[in-house]
Amino acid sequence: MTATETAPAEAARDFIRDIIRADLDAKRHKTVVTRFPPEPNGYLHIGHAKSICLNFGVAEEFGGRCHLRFDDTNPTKEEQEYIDAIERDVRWLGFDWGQHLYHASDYFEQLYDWAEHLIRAGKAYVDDQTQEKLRATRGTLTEPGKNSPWRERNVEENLDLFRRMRAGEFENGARILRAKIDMAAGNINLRDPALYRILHASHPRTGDKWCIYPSYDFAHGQSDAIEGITHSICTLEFEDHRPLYDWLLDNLPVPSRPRQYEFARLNLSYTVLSKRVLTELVRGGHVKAWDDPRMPTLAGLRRRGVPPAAIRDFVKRIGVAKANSVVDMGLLEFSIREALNKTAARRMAVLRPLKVVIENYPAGKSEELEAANHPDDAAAGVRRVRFGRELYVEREDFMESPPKKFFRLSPGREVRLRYAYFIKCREAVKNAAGEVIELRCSYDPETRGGNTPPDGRKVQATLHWVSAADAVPAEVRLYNPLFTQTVPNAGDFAADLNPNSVEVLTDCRLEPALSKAKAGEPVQFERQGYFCPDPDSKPGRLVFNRTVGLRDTWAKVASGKDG
RNA sequence: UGGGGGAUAGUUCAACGGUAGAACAGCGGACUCUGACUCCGUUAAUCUAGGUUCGAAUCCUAGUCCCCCAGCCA
Repeated sequence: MTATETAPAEAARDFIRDIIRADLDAKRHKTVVTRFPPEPNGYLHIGHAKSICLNFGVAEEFGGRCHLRFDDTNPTKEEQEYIDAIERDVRWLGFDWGQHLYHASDYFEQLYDWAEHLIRAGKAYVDDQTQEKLRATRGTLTEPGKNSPWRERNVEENLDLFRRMRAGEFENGARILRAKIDMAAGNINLRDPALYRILHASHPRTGDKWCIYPSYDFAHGQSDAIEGITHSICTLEFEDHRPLYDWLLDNLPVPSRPRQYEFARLNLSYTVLSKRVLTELVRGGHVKAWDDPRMPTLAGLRRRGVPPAAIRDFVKRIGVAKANSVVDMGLLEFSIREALNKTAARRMAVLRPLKVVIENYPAGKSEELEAANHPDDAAAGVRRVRFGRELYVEREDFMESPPKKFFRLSPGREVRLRYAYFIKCREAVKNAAGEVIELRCSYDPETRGGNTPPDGRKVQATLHWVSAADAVPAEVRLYNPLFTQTVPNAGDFAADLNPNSVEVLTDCRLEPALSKAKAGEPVQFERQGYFCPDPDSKPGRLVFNRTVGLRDTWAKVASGKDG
């Protein structure tokens, strides 16, 4: 605990950790054991990251361990692709389950035995009613359900039927094994819940060995008990499953007694964290794939250039509680900038090029200038950038008739080109349509390296630029929120989709050093944001993703109170 | 009109009967070869009504509002 003493401010504090601390203090457990239990029916998203960081984080902090356990009890929805993706994403996020990789399907035989145990104890029965009948007799939120006519079947008959279910004698849905609890319970989960259903489906791991599969409720708690989980942490919607979780553990000869605790799942503004909706986005072609950079999936965030440390930092900032809430996307962006600012190399890239001709710079001449790779980290070194008579600057860095607070280029205005020279705009050349297509400027040789000239005159802006002669062309993809609403309507999400969630710029010009950027390696395009090469990049056709823009005070001023 | 949860600055989370605090956002300023970063300052909250107490966000009572549950999904 020296670590917590040296860095007390870092000690995470929330009701889950309070419970664990108290349990440990009371010696209820020798070590804490948690688990992250995804169902392999989709990709992990940032909401899962909250759970992963909580479960693995708690284990780490208290010197325990965390298992990765696939909750693979429904072969009709689960796929190997998802299993692989989940393992990859958890590792990428920075967590390691060591030898503790498990599957609920590892316990199918034991679970089956426990089902027979319940039957023998007169606490479970095979019900022959149809699904419709079951629904009709379950009662409603305010009315109790009705007992099944098969509820009092004797043990032998139940055992025989259940074994024949396993043997494959019946069709899907023909029969079901139910717990015998209380059809009048206010908690609907206690109204003789399903324990096993017939599913003639091939399982990613057990193949065709089984044609009956345990329900979530019958698998989860017992799996926890088998693995010696001490704290089974899940989301709020499982709160009213807890009595069933406890009932099962209390009525079965399980090897340990875990406890379930629930916390509020993450909601993020302007996106959706629902596997159902995310799956539909992919299948419906609203995004390119699970790893589309617009997706809140870990795969999508990774492709977009978000470092795992940023996600961990974000999760730390949002805390853990029981109140439903919607976290501002801006907070995630803050964590991303915070992480990237420290590490990303600085480069210059012009996204929407506007040609500049330096009239007093000799044609045919060029020179190399030194540029820092990171302004706050000399160890990051320098690179050389070529300067010449023809350059490109950002279109939006020029305005013919600028508003009061616009500091950049306009006719007669002088600015600094980063690491290069002061230039002064003499004239804007227009095409027949009246659009500015070129700037005629002059430079001051005494400002080389971007330094202040001997006469001490200052400029109000420093612009990024690239030399026209050796800039490399590239495509840059800018991303905006996937949805237009803070809280999209999950029921009819299509109506809330942002039609401008991606903007593809195909005529960008990058400084040559960028052609050596490695996939996934973050860089800052100065004055613009953080970017990273996309896997779509090919030799001669670079593609960059904008991870997140820089904080832009000017944009706020410009949109707020216009000129 | 059933059962289970939850309400604290704009947002998210603290405060565990003893001065309501942080982060993000906002606003103002300093610095600046990125209108970035950094730094300084600042605005801003206990769902309501009663009660207990020297003292209540916290305990009690009664309300209000929000979320979840009627899969052989998890």
